[in-house]
Amino acid sequence: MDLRHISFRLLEVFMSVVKTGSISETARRLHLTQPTVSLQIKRLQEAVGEPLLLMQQQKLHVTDAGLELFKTCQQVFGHFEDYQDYLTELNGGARGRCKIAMVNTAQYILPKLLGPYSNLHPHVELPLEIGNRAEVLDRFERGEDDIYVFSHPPSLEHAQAARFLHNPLEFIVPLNHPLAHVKAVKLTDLMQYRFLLRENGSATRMLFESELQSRGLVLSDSVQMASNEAIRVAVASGMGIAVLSRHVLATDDTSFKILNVTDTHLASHWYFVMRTDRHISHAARNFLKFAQQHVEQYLDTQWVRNELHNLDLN
Amino acid sequence: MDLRHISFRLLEVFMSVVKTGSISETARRLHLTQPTVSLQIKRLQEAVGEPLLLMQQQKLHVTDAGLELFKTCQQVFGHFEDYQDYLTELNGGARGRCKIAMVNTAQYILPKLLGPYSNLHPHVELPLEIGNRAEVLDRFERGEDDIYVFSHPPSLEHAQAARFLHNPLEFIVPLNHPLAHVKAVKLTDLMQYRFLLRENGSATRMLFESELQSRGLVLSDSVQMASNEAIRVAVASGMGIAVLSRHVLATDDTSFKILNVTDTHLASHWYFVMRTDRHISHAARNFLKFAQQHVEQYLDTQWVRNELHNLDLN
DNA sequence: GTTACATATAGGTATTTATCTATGGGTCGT
DNA sequence: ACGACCCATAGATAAATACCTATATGTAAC
Repeated sequence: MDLRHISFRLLEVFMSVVKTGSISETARRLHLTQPTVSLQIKRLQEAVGEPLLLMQQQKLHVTDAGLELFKTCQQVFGHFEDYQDYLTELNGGARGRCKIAMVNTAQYILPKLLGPYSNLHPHVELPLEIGNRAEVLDRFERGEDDIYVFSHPPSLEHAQAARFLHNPLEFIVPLNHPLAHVKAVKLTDLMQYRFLLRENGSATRMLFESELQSRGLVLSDSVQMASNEAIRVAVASGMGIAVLSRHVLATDDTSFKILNVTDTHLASHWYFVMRTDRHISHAARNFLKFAQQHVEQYLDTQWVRNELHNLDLN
Repeated sequence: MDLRHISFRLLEVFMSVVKTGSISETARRLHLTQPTVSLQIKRLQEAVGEPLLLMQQQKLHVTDAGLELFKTCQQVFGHFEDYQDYLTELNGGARGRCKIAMVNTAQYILPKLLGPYSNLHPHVELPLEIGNRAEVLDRFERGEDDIYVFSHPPSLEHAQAARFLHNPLEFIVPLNHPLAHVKAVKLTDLMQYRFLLRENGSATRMLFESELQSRGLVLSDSVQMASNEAIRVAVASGMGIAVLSRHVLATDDTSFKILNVTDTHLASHWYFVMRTDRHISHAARNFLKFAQQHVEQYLDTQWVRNELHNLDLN
């Protein structure tokens, strides 16, 4: 038996012949001519090396081998139908995987979208990678994930990006800090204090430092800390002051004070980024469509900047 | 997903690529060139409408859809392997059906071959048809069976036949018959008695009547009876005398007497007949091969005339 | 920077396939 | 005996397939 050159079409035709018990009838149903079907069957028989259908007393008679092949085909098509179903679910976004890599700060906001999405599509795997900007950039370069979340998207040559959320930065000080109760301060007023900063390359730090540089300011003292959490706690306990994304700060957190810096409004935006030169899973596209429709619903409307319609999700 | 034009070869290639994780390696193993494999995969992906393999960081990475397809293929090939096994058994004669139609008298001898054969191949179905000559001839004309057993084979235009057993006819009389103890009789001596005959068309009767005709003899009285059994019993009970195949008469049956007719030796042969213009099942060919090798073993050697080697069983 | 591999693409060709139309031959019912 | 059907075969053709060689491109290792 040599199946190499047997196509599924051929098996379909064969099955139809077995079912209808007639070559002509099959030809009619499949919009073929009778000789075509006749020939197909012949080819199949040659491939199998065994008679499958015989003419006996003017009636088409299915051989034992033919019947067995028919059963086999039924099984096989069953499996492919299952696979088809699987693909449908995959395409419907109901199944599959959506790998997202995000920078540290994003972990405070993205779950608000991921939670509802995951409830809607419980069969979609959502492996999340969280790292600092450099790490996520690395993953982006290698195309390890479907979606990346940056506040400063990288070169857009092989990628498309769209923002969805405003990311205002706030200056926070300990409750007992000299400036804690000052109604309005200026950026220069802060330079004398020790700043707690994220590592180099962090988007927040980059934004802050570029602001300082453009205004010719220099920090008198700074300490580098590994995470936003660590910084927040350190500020609360009086170790220094810091610039942090608004989203990192719970609105009801009273362990520190947010300054009103009148001459400085640092802010960036959160972007969803996807590579255009890589395959993006259906689940991922589906998640972005979901986000496009629901950011306003699940994220603080005050900060939403929904430009996700700019993404080409097809 | 459009599988119509997907051949099994393509799936084989795909599976190999998934297994080896390399297009080049697959090419080497399947004695193809790398571009060929590359192209095949591309075609498959187009057919499925879904990426199956991706290049990620210089490594081939199997998509979820690809993995699922791989599993599907494994199942499918499994089914076809099962089918292959089935065919092998079928071809080996270990499975299948061997339909035999035989004339009445043959039922006394054929079981001696069928029994051992059936023990050897318990999965072979052996539907037997037993009828008078006319009925079996009818089945032969329509090609309803794989093998026919005749003592006078029909026209050989679309058939081949070979004899395997001598079929001597004997004259039997009741124990109390005037001739029962006569050492040697002649055919003419019998004409005055009532003959019990099978129906017209029976091979035994045909043979007997043609002998009578060629010698210008006529029966004075005859009664037609439906079966050899009936005739045998009727003779035993004194209803008349008869000509019967030697094989119908058990050697130890003392309820009648076999005459020694010195001037007449009626005999025919049993033939296996098969049509050459019809498909003959492997099981049937296999049975004939078996018969060819074992008639001497299972049938009374005294009567065996094994010419089955004349059959073309391929 | 060169070598060694990996994959992808372009271009070419012989073979196979999927079809068709036309035709021949058998069976059945009227 | 004549359509009406059925299947088989022959002959033709456009399309698809299965391959190849040559070449480009991108990493990894030396």
